[in-house]
Amino acid sequence: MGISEATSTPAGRLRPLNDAPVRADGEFVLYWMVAQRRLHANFALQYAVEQATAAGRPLIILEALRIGYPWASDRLHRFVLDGMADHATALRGGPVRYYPYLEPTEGAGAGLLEALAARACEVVTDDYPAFFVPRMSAAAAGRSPVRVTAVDGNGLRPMRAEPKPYPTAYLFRRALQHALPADLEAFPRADPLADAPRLAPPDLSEIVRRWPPLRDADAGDLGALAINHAVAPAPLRGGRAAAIARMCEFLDTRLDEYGQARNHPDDDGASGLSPYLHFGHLGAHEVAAAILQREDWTPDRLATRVTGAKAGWWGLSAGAESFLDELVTWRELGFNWCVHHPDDADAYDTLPEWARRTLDRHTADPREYVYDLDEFEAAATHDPLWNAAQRQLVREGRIHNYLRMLWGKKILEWSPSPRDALATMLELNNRYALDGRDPNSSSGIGWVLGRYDRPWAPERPVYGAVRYMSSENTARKLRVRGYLDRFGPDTA
DNA sequence: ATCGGCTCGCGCAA
DNA sequence: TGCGCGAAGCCGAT
Repeated sequence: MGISEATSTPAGRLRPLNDAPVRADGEFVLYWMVAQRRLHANFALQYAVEQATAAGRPLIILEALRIGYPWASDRLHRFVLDGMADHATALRGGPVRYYPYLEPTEGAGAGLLEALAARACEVVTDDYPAFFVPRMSAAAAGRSPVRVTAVDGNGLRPMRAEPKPYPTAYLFRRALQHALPADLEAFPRADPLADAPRLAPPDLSEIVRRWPPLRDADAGDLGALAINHAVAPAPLRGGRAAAIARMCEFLDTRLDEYGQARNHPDDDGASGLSPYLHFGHLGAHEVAAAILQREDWTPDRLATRVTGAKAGWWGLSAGAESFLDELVTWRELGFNWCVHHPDDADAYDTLPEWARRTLDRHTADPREYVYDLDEFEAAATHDPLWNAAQRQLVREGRIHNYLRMLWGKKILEWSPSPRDALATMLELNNRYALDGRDPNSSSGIGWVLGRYDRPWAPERPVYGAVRYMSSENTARKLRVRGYLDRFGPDTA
């Protein structure tokens, strides 16, 4: 199909998180799954299998779900638990020990990783540049007596391969077009567990007694947990089976029309894959490979010249080109941003100079409407299309991709200041969106405030030269009647 | 409803 | 130094 699997995990995806040694006399290799929650096409899992094989030790997969993280809710827990249920089924009776752990009360899970690491040869985990993951991984590595290696399984381009943050999608796309041909020859193995060591798992009964593994993730009693029950489970099921079903359905029925349909809220032409990509139930490599395979793609179809243009580089159908620009360019641009802004990815002060200047100059402009967080959350603005988008977010945990931009632009317009707008966007996105708390949350919300964009004349109140969007123009340009009906005020 | 052109600074390709 | 480019903007022609 024109892409090939790496014979071993590419070194550029490996990052040791401590100086501790690998212990040859450890009992097992531990994969601590925190972001790439899947058993296929997963570089971290692949690396853990390689290390276990080399050490002649069994592999243990720890998939944990903490309780005390910001925005923990029935919605996010349910989605992750769906994935854990699928993993329990897939690994039952196999050679790899699966250790699913649901933290029952805040802090109850403390010590579990250390207890396992104390008996391990080494620990492998996911390198994920957003939310609490970098801090958690670093802290755990500091307490581990054996080496902890973070593995980057996020995207087609290893995120640390680009040494700087890119200021525009165009320039990042051009860099990708230069680099991707080599990356396409180093895909993760589709089934890394195929040759996991078949060795008797160690006796973990002491650890199991203290930190009882989840017995049945389907039955997890969310009501008993101290998480936000006001954010209900989304109608979308999480996990591997749902992710694959959604991907196949998208490729079979909507990819061809993706370029035309994706922007029309009524057409439901979006892929709907971002929640699965966010939680790692699906890998970007898998989606890309499925598309390339469907179109019998070979590398000789690549354009001979690199221009950075949005379409035409792959030599695929228009729908595939358009979707791959989302999946690869825009998605990985977010990782590029976060990996180079480990502490301030969402800070207002990281906006481009021109955007900050123009927004600051207009901060005191009179606003026609001003709402606070509660009013936005309750979809209580004067604008029916905006309210519909907010209702979709609350009910479904997603917003149509075009309307999501409009949603943000109006929060900018109707907040007391751009900084308030930034805080409101982050809070609502991270509280309700299944795909929130992601590098793409930072880049998407930053885009609303001018990141990756250019000044656009004419200058307006509040926005200054930051690109403007309006519900009126959106309704004129796109089909939204059905969407307004679906997410109207009386359609709970 | 849909399309193309607008505009110009940027950073790399040459 | 010239060229090709642009997240979702606008407007006007069809």
